[in-house]
Amino acid sequence: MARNVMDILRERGFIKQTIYEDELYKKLDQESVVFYIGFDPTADSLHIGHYIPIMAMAHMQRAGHKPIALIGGGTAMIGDPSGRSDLRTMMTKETIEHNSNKFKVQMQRFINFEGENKAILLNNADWLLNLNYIEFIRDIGVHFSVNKMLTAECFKIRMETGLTFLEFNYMPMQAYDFLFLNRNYNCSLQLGGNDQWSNMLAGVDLIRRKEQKDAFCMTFTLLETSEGKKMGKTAKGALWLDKDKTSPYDFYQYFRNVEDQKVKECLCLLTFMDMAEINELTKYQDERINTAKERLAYEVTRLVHGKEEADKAREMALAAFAGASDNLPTQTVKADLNMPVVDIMVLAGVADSKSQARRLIEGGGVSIDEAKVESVEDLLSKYSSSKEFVLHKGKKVHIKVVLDE
RNA sequence: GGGUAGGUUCCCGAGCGGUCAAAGGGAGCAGACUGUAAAUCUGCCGCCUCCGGCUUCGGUGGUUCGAAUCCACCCCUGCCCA
Repeated sequence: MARNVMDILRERGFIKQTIYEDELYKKLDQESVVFYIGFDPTADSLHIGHYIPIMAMAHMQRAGHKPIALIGGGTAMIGDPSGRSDLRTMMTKETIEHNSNKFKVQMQRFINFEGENKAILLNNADWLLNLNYIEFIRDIGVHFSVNKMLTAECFKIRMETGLTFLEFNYMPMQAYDFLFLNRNYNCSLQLGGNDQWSNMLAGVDLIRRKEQKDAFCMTFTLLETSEGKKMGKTAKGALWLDKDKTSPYDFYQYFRNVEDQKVKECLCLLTFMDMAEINELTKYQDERINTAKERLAYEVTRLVHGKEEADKAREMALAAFAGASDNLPTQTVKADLNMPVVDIMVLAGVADSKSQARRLIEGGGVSIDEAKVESVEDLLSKYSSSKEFVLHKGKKVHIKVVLDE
């Protein structure tokens, strides 16, 4: 085995907290460790928030360790109280199943589900759903001190706003997952986001008590904007890894537009690029940092959507920001030249409603080809006499519109 | 179960019979400045057939010329007591 993964993860800035750090380091040096990360199947696609854990999994796998991606089909029926101020909506079995299948497809780009230390995908519904209540509280429940649980960060916040017994059970359940995986798959390490820390500790504790075996956990940093907000929020909601939910172009643009200060962090966490190369790319503080942004956007898009889509996205970006209109994202719209610009904007998806389109025009943010749209009343024919034209919204949205009458 | 404080537009949070589509902040979008960055300043920020109209303030029914604001019942949440 080459370098210890922990060194790699540390160097790239993944690690936030680790339990028994030195012991874990040694263990990772000596053997192929089975580890797991849990994913809540709350949507039918992974989003950028899952990206870091997945990258970490990939790094781990490359270093010879064995990943288990655990879909929280059972725990999703309860809802994790950590980091939420409200009760999560419960989900049906069918949607959970559907979602986890989608997850697997997306994960395949990063981790291998075949080969020597292949990853496996499990669903905790398979064991949690059959649990017998009395047995569970006798076997597992005894090991949990309510007093201690209440001091956990994830419950503390909820003590203010209200916490149901249902949610209170999330921690023991997740701990039980770890125990189950430890017993059946020899899994001894759990990774995850920092919001999972208390849940993970609970699992480590439980394994030590029930099995008298060592178990470990480690959490990762969260990508945040410089203001401390979770990164990955866009106008349309989360930044999804599914190309039908977030187009590769929008995905590309998101990273093309990250703040200067975050470029390096993103490169380290979200790509496999060599550290030396990253350092070289990010050594400038002025507009030359844009080169790094382009690279970042391209690399990340390529990892998520493949080379072809990444190339396309890059070309579109070039077209949109460097003039040419050939490679622009194109929208075919059922309309004719005599329609008001406002309607075209809605049809082309540039505005959510006519009112919004009107406001954009009033604010001077809309132009067609090179002419600014002056009035809300204007018809398309005033600006274009052809069935193809470029519609600009602000500085960043440029779409080629083709009329289909 | 009893007492008590609440449920307001994407989020936080004012409003407490007309002047309320509803203060303020955040997020978001657009304009200026720039480097497709940040910061800053400005405008917009329920929907429409847009000088007007329509639908919103937990739900349902009332009172009133008129309700987010008053009344009744119901649902949900916090806190205190059991």
